[in-house]
Amino acid sequence: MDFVGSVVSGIASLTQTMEDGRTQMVGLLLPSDFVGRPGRSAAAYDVVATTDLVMCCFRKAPFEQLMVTTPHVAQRLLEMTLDELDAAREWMLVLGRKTAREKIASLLSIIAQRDATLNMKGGGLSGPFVFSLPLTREAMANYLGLTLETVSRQMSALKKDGVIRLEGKRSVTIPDMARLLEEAGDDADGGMVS
Amino acid sequence: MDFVGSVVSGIASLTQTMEDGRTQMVGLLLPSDFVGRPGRSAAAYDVVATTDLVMCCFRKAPFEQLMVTTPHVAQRLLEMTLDELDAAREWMLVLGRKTAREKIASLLSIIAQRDATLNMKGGGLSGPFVFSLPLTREAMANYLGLTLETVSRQMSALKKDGVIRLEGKRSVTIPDMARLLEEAGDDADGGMVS
DNA sequence: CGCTATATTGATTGGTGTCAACGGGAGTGG
DNA sequence: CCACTCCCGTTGACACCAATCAATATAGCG
Repeated sequence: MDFVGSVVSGIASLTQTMEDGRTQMVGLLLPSDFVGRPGRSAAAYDVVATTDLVMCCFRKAPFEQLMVTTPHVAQRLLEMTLDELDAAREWMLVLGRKTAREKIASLLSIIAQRDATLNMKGGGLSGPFVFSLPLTREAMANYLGLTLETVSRQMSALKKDGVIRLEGKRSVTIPDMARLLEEAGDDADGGMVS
Repeated sequence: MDFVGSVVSGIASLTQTMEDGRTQMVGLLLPSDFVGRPGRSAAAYDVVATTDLVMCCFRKAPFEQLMVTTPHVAQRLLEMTLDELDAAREWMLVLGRKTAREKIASLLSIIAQRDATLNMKGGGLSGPFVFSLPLTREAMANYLGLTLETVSRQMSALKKDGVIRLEGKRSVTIPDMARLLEEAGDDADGGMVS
């Protein structure tokens, strides 16, 4: 890995694997995310594209030069790394303490919100969210620390309960984001009735 | 939080909590670890000392000034943040994919190695490791995404199987580190027999 | 010597994992 | 155009690990 870069379109995943094959996704690279470790020679993880992917890359040496000469770049990079750290820690809560159903709901809400802020269609954060799910069941399972069967079951359960709607195999509709967040345990507005 | 700092002695923990009380530790602050987020106003997590703690602190404003003027500081900080990110991701694998026994073994090996590299007693990485466990069963459970009962049971099991020895309540001895790492699933030297 | 916090151990339940069968769509080749 | 296959997803039956509920040690401390 002698280059760094940033995702333009498509999705990639960072994964760690144990010798016996158990796999955990440790990062989801969505458009605008940075890839690579300035000052690090080896990558500790597997980086795998899960869709067609377009990246904007720079050779590492000149980039590190740029970091030294332009303090803003280094500062911005620290910003982004801190964001990644926040995301990783948020995810630790999901992995360690949430039920399968809550895990699924958490993942869907994250993807939906990332998708919404990126596309920025007028209304922004309201109205029904519609997006195409860019992950296979297996990829979702690896992200959530579950088996693909459990993912499938919980998706069906959420669909049956009207929390999500599935058109075709990949298109997901979220009629009520507050409801989804409630299911995720990120209950911002708990029992706000009437 | 208008200051940053670094742990001199003692242990603190970063935790996230859900409204219903479920708690997940998202970081373990051991001596030499950095605390605080330059460029961030609010802390997203609870920081709690789990033992008596000595820290070396700086007011944030002057520290950020220092970062701008001295590029080395910013660079070192990026280093450390990347290390934290690596640790967080390593931990995601533990939380998502390891069994209770493996989780306990992973935690013990991490603490043992941190302790060993810090104290640097001659031999360094060989010989039996002895250290005092600076966490309650509940704190361990919160770190591992388990209940405290499960932690207690697995500790007893590892003791019964001779992987660890417990003197008193907090002193832990690891007669064979390779064995412990094997139990952790971090099997570096798998079935190296004879 | 109680009193409280921490730790251990037991009995039972339940949520996920595991194993297995089946369905549907896309691509391939006859 | 139609079989055939492969991949992905769904669903079911069952097992098992860890959570839960509960009782009992043990240690620290006034």
